[in-house]
Amino acid sequence: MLNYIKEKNQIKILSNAEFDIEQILNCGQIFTFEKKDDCYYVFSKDKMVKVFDDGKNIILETDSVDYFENFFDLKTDYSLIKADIIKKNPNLKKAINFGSNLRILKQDIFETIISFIISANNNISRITKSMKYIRENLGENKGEYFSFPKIEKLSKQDESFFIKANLGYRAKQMVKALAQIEKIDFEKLKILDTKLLKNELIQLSGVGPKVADCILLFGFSRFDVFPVDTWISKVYHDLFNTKQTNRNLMREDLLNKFGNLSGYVQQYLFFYKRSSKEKI
DNA sequence: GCCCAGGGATGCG
DNA sequence: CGCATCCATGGG
Repeated sequence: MLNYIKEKNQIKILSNAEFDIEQILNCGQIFTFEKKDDCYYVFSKDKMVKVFDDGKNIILETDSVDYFENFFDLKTDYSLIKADIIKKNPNLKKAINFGSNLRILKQDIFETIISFIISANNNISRITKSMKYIRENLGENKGEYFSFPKIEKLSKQDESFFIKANLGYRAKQMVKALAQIEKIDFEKLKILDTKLLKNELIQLSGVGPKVADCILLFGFSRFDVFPVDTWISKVYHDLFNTKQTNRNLMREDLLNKFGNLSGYVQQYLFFYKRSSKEKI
């Protein structure tokens, strides 16, 4: 279990605990953060948290302590999850030790949909820049930073705005998707089981099986999903000694193998392969 | 200058 | 169905 102390404007976590902000932010789940002078600034909705290490503790400095306690999933015991995964497949030990202090964020659903529509066939630094452009041109000025704009504001933009945000051919999809999202009641969607919910998400323009899985994992906290991108495809070839190219079949196989641990396994493998580039 | 990036939409057989 | 092709644009 993660030990931490909640105070009025900060959360303190022991420096050697299962919380590594670099791993958390660089494992490809979030594109709305900046690094400045050994501090990380993470943005979600209209909120911000500043994360740094004072030598003894990791400090999460924010006006929204409860929000980021949930956002960083501080109540979940990752040591149990990691042990379960290794028990299922000892070959994953290397990847889990590599990213042993990452955590899966509980992000805002709307922001997750937008960022992962942008993510399709794109690279992380470019996705990050597009998200920054959207915040800084449509968000509310909060002094130190800009909030992420709400659906009402985003849905009023035309294709040319998203071209300027460097979405490329995804600009058209984004305009369509925003019109669709306006009509969605997310509270009703939350009740659906993962399979039905995925079918709903795939209706959105620019959302296919992989992007839907990412939205389910990072936005809806569903762990019975296994997003398969180019990195997971590579690591799948390494792990199971196959040249399978059909990503749907890979996903089915991985889901069968890992069940409700799938979302976690996927994240350890993605981070390991993309960061180290090594064979597992 | 080339290949790749957290893939999806479309069309064709 | 499954499969091939096209899609903008910057990173490495």
